[in-house]
This record gives sequence, structure tokens and C-alpha cells, in this order.
Amino acid sequence: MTNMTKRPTIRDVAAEAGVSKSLVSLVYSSPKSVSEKRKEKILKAAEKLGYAPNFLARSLAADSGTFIAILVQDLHNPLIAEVADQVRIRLEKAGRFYYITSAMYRNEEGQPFLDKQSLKSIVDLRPESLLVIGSIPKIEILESLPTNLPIIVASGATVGINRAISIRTNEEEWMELVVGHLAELGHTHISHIAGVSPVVGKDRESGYVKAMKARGFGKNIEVLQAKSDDENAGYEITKELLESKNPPTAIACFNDLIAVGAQSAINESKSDISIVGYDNTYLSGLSQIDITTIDPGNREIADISANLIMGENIDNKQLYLSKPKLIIRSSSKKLKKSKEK
Amino acid sequence: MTNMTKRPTIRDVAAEAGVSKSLVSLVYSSPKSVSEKRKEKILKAAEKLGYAPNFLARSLAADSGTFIAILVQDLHNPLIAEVADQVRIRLEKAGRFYYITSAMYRNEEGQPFLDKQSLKSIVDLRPESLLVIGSIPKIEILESLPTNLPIIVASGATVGINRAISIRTNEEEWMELVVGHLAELGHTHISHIAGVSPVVGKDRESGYVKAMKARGFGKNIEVLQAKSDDENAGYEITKELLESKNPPTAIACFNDLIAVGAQSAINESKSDISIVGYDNTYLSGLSQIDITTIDPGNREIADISANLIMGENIDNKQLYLSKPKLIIRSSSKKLKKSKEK
DNA sequence: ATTAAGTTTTGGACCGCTCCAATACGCGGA
DNA sequence: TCCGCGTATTGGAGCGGTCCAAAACTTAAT
Repeated sequence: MTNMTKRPTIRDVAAEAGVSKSLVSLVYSSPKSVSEKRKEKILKAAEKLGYAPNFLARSLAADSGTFIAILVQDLHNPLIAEVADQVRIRLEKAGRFYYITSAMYRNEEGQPFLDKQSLKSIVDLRPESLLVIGSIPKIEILESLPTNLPIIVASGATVGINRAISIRTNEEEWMELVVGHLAELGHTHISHIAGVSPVVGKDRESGYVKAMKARGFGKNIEVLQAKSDDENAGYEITKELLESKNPPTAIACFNDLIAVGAQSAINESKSDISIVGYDNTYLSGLSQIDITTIDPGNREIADISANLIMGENIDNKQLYLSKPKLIIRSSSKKLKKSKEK
Repeated sequence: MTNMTKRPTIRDVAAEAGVSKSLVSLVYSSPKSVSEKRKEKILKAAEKLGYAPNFLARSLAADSGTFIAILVQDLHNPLIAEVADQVRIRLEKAGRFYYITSAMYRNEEGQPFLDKQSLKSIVDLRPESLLVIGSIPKIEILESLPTNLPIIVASGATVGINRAISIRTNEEEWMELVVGHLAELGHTHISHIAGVSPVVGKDRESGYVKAMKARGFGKNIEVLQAKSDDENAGYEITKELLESKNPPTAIACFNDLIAVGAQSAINESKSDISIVGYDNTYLSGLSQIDITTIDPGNREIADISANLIMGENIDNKQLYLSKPKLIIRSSSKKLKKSKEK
């Protein structure tokens, strides 16, 4: 009696169009092999009934759905949102409308964490491919995913796993830019606050070390380990650093969030230390903050990711590196001549 | 020859345990009706084979899955992430591990937007219930979802749709707090920058008007409409406001992001206008920003949301209101006696 | 007109699970 | 020992698709 809202199925459409269900299925999967006449009839029937293929059934039967899974690393880090938006815009332009986003969350201690269950849940859905945005803890877990699932990692580390294709900035070039910039301003005592992402972290760190040595600042190399990749951790470690006997005149931070925390600590102590962030998130661009940073080329990263998702591994590479760009703001300033040797 | 990674199915487990597949199914859906003896045997077999139920098949067969869909409104607004984290922590404590997150994105103009396709995609998956975090544009779209899908809206507006249960702050109380606080500091000329979320916006606006009138500031009522809910829009509208003939001495902003933009504009113009934000996101708490704001009680909102999701509509209400709390920071300051009448 | 070789279309098995009606089992009472 | 009844278990149909081998239809060549 009530307005039965049951969705029409492929069989309903077939009946309406007077063909077999298989043909209807074909219209949606490989339309070119269906005659114009029937195709038209079927499409009209589908339209009339308001038919749309059922995601679920399709995935189950085909052992692979027609959508993309996006796993975003940290909802708190604006970088992630920015890359996610860009990728999505590109996919949509290419006519790919279906994706499911899954997100890592933070636990009670405020640490981002990936629970296997929810990764499994999304993989259970049999996406065409999995796009991971940002570095996820325990990246090895990706290795255990079904082997026919292409994995693409944007803006994250993939060292330790072989099957993923990754797109990120050239980390070494990054540090070269940062240290170079600070050196130009007269700094020689530059410390580095590392994040917890073990792998990207290592790359950035080695880039830092190399850049420092190249300029003869080797004796000033100092790497501080933040407890997490966010502003609180940045604040705390900087606090400690400032209380040490010989604080640096400049700090290269793992990312913008850490840089923001470092800036807080520096402001509080009224010291005059330069800082540089990483990621060029909107945060670093706020006038209240205005931190010099590196633009990792999110648009380029997003472009390549989108292409890879659509199956176009143009250069057939396993690793794509984008070109980082220095964005100079007021947080990096000329070193005042003083007792500093 | 290769390590066949095919996942074990319910039938494999049944064979291993020497029972029927139906019984295995029962163990997972209503374990109490299975004898201890068999249950144990089955669980052991499942363990041995590494079996986990297939999401997809379950949803398809049962016409409703065993997971929760979370739609997050704006990846850029820290509030959303904060509420999402809290809800998730609670669900997990209650043993609910399965959820799929879907996210709204921003389009090329940077406006958050919800595309029907991806909402449909996630609903196609037949979640048990849908949790929406934040206000989504075109909320009416929710009305068109399958009627048996419970919809819960946390921290967002639901005016205009009947089927959703919503949890948010008491908006009127909110404005009473803000205007009251500013009045205590001596302000009488307080403007309001409204956001674009049409409904929450209206509520906040009317609260503002009421609070202003209650104090006899009626003639000073002024509502500015920001072009979007973020810092850029806040910056622009404030810029305009500052150039007007008679700028206010204080501004109550729709949310923290807008307040951050307003603060930029104010700093730039070197004027001394107080501002108050809303949401108590980590942004407002950064020492570089330090904006007085309202804490909407995210924990409480998350608690209630989690309960509702788990089917416990304790008070059987359609609308739950949390108690807003004023967080005083340096952005709201005593009015300097001057020409201001 | 007949046959060969495509090209379209079709029926049915199947994907992994749920659900339900039917069957088997277990146990106390006559 | 047999019956009855509540509880535990099972087989099979079905969810809405895909996919494949076979059937039906075309078209061209002999």
C-alpha cells in the first residue's frame, strides 16, 4: 500500500526493455558491445524506472567495485585536506565520481592512529584502487592487502613496502632549499626538529645533515625528536631547546604544525630565532603566524595521483618526485651580528 | 602455485568446524542461540583460517550492513575533526569497530560542497546509520535517503528536515554569553559576522539580536554576511567593515575560522577591536592567535551522538542541546574610554 | 542455397552472506 | 518406552549484480 521505495534492479530494467538482464549489465560495463538499438531502449527503461547500479552487488560479483578508496591520514593536518581536495577535483573532471573516503582518527592521547579494522572495512568493499594521503603509521600493513589492489601514496613515505607507487616532494632538495635560505640570512647554527613519521622523517633528516655539511656547518648539526607531528609537540620540544645552554639561531621544522608550536615557544621566550616549516598549509600563511615554509607542490602531486588512479602510470615509475618551492615569510630573518661566533 | 590469498568464506569455516554454514552465520549474528560447544568449535576454526565476515556480502544479503557511515562536513574546519575523533573513540570503547567515513570536499572555488553521488555511494553500502558532522549544504538531500536509515547530525543544523536527530549547542545561550561578556568589558557597539550555513546562522543571528536588544544596544545591531565559513571570508568582510564610517568596537564571529580572518584584518589596520570566535578549535587556542571563543562542548556532543548511533535515544528527543562555555582569551579586551558615546 | 565466421544476446552459475521454514535433537512426563 | 515440545541446526532460496559458454542472429563468401 505504501510507496514502495524498493530500488529497481537490473532485472526490472530488463523486463521493462524486453531484454535479458545480462544485456542490461553489459550496457553498464562495456556499452560498445551492445547494439545501438537495444542500448537506447535499455537506457530509456533505466531512466524511466530510476535505476542505478547497486554498488554492493557489483563489488561482490565482480570481486572489484567501480570506486576508489581514499584513506586520509590526519584530519588535523591541513595538508591532507588540501591534497585530498585537489585529487578529488581532478578525478571529478575526468568523470570519476565514485570514491569512499576513510579517515584515520586520533586516539585519546591525541596520536593519529590507523586501526586495522577500518582499513580492512574499506578494503573489503573492493575498491579499484587505494589512495593513501599522508604517511600512515605501520605502513607495512599495506603489504597485507589483496595483491590485486593498486596502492598509491600521495605525500607520504613508502619506504619498506614495494607494491605502492608514491608521489611526494624531493626531500633532499627540500632541505637544501631550507638550509640554503637560512644560510643566506647568515645562520650557521640551524637545528632540525624531526617528526614521528619514521621514513619521511629520515629522508628529511639526512637531507638536513647533507645540506649542513655541504656548507661546513657540520659541527652544528642537531636533530631534535618531537613526540608527534603537531603543534603541541613542536611547542614542547622547542621549549626544551630554548632552555639548553646553546640554542640555535634558526630551526628547520618537520612540518607547519610543528613550526607553529615552535613559534609559540619562541614568542613566549621573547627570543629571536628564525623558523621554517614545511607543507605550505594555510596555517603558515595566516598573518598571525606567517611562517616561511616549503610548498611541496600539492597541485602537481594531486595531478599525478589522479592520473595514477585512473590507470595511467605515465612514466611507469614507482616514485614520483615533485619540485619543492620555498615560500619566504617573516619567520625567517637575517641573523643579527652578535656574540655568535 | 602462488600463495593464494583468497579469503576464507563462511563455508570454509563451516567445513573446518564440521557444521553448516548457517550455524557459522549465526555465531556472528546472534551468538546466544548457538550452543557453547559448537560456538567454540566454530570460533576456533575461524581463528585458524583467519576468517572475517565479508562486509559486502553481509550488506547485500541483509539489506543492511553492520557499520556506521560518518559524513564529515569540512576537512578544513578543525571542529569537525575534533568531534569526529571523539565520537569514534566512544564507539570504539563500546566495541563498535566498523565505520566508513565519507568527506565533503571543497571545489575549485574553495567552497565546501556535497556531491550527491558520493553521498549516494556511501548510502548504497547500507550502513546501519548515518552520522553527519557539521552543517551540510542542501540538508534537504538527507530527506531523500532510504527511510529506514537513521540519521544523526552532530554540530550541525537540521532545520528543514524531520527525520534527523540533532545534537548541537544552544545557540541562543551562546550569543547571550558572547554579548554578555563583551558588554561587561564595556562594549555596546558589537557587530556580528554571520557565516553561510543558513540555518545555524539564523539561530545565532537571532540570539545575537535578542542579546543586543536585552541590553538596550538595539540601535547598534549590525549583521555582516561572510561569503563562506572560513578565514578568507572573515578577512574580507572585516576589511570592509573597518573601512566603513562607524566601525564597531567588538565583533562576534560565526566561528573560529572567520574570527581568525577578522583578527588578521584588524591587526593589519592596527585598530583595537575585540573579537570572539566560536567552536574552541585548537586554532583559537594557539598563542599567536589566542581568540576568546565558545566551547560548544564537543565531548558532550560526541557522547550523545555515540549513544544515538548505538540505538540509545535515551531521552527520546529529536534535538539535544549542549551547554556552551565561554573561553576567555586575549582577543576580547576592555573598551578604552574614548569618543565612543 | 549453404556454410563459415563473426557479432549480439541469453541463461545460468556464482560472489559470500542472511533468513526462514523444515528438520533433528534433547529431555521431562505419562 | 514413547510422546511432546522447546531448542539447536540445517538446506535452500535469494540479495543484485558479473561473467562465461552456448544460442541466435548477421553478414559475406562459396
